[in-house]
Amino acid sequence: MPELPEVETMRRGVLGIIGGKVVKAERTPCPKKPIVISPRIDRLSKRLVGKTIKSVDRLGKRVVVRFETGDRLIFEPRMTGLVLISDPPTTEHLRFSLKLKNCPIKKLLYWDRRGLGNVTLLTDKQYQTKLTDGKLGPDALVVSEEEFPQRFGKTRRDVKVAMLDQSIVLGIGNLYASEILHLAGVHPQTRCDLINKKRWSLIYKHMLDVFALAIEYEGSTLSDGTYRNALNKSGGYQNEHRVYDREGEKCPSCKQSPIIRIVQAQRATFYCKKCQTKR
DNA sequence: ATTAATGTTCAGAA
DNA sequence: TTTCTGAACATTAA
Repeated sequence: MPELPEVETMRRGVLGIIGGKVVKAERTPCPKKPIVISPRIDRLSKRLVGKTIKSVDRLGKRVVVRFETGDRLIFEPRMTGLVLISDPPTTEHLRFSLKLKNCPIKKLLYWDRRGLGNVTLLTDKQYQTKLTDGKLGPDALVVSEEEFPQRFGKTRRDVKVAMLDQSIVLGIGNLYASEILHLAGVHPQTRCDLINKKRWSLIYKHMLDVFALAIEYEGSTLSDGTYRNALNKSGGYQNEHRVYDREGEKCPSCKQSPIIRIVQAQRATFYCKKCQTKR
C-alpha cells in the first residue's frame, strides 16, 4: 500500500547508497512470474555497472535513484513492493538487486510479494517527459496552496475519489485520503466544484500535517504486515489512524458518532457523519 | 471455496 | 467531453 509517507520512508532509509558505485545489477531468481523490469535486465545492467549514484529522490509514490549519467532507476512499489537495504521479509519474493561499492551500503534490494510493482531505468530525457510532464500532477509536498485547489478545477467528481487521481496531485492514496478529509471536516462525497476556497485550504493544510506526522512515524503498516521500512521494520502510524479501517468505532473528534464505511470507486472510504459535512 | 485488500491502467459504457 | 465501471496484474489471509 505504499503511499507518500511510506515511499518517503523508503527513500530516507536508502540515502546511504549515495556515492556508491554499481558492481552488479541483477534480476533475482523468483520462481513465480517475474515483475516488469525495463529495459531488459541485461541492457539495464550494462548501463548501470560502474556508474555512481548521485541522489535518491521521491516523486509521488516512486523512489528515484539518479546516476552520474543522468539515468534514473525508478522503483514503483504499487501494492506490496519494498525498497530495502537489509534482508527481505521472504527470500522467494526478492525481485531485483544492486550490488554496490564505495559506500556503507553494499546492496539495494527490491522485494515485492504480489509483484504488481516495477523497476524502470529511464534516461534523463525520458524521465522529464514521462514523469514530470502533464500526465502526472505535482508532488503533494511540493504543490502550493494556490495551485492545489486549481488543480482539482471544477470537476464534479467526489473529492475523495479525485484526491486519489495521480494526474491531479501525486502521493495521496486510499488510506491517507480518508484521514485527511476527516481532519479537514469535509465529507468524502462532496463534489469538488462545490468546495470553497476556505475548505480547500483546510484540506491542503491537513494533507501536509498528516503526511509530515506519518513520515515521522515511518508510515503505516496495516494488519497484513506487508509494509516495512528499508531496514525491514514496521511503521507506526497505523496506531494514529483516526478513521481508516475503524468502522463502528467512535469518532475520535466528536466521540459520539460511529465511523462509517462506504465504497467509492470500488475503494473503501471511512468517515464520520457528524464531523464531516458537504459545506 | 469465496472475498477483500493498500495501486495503477486500460477498455468500454453511460 | 466527462465520469463511471469492471477487469487485469499476483498473493495471501480471513
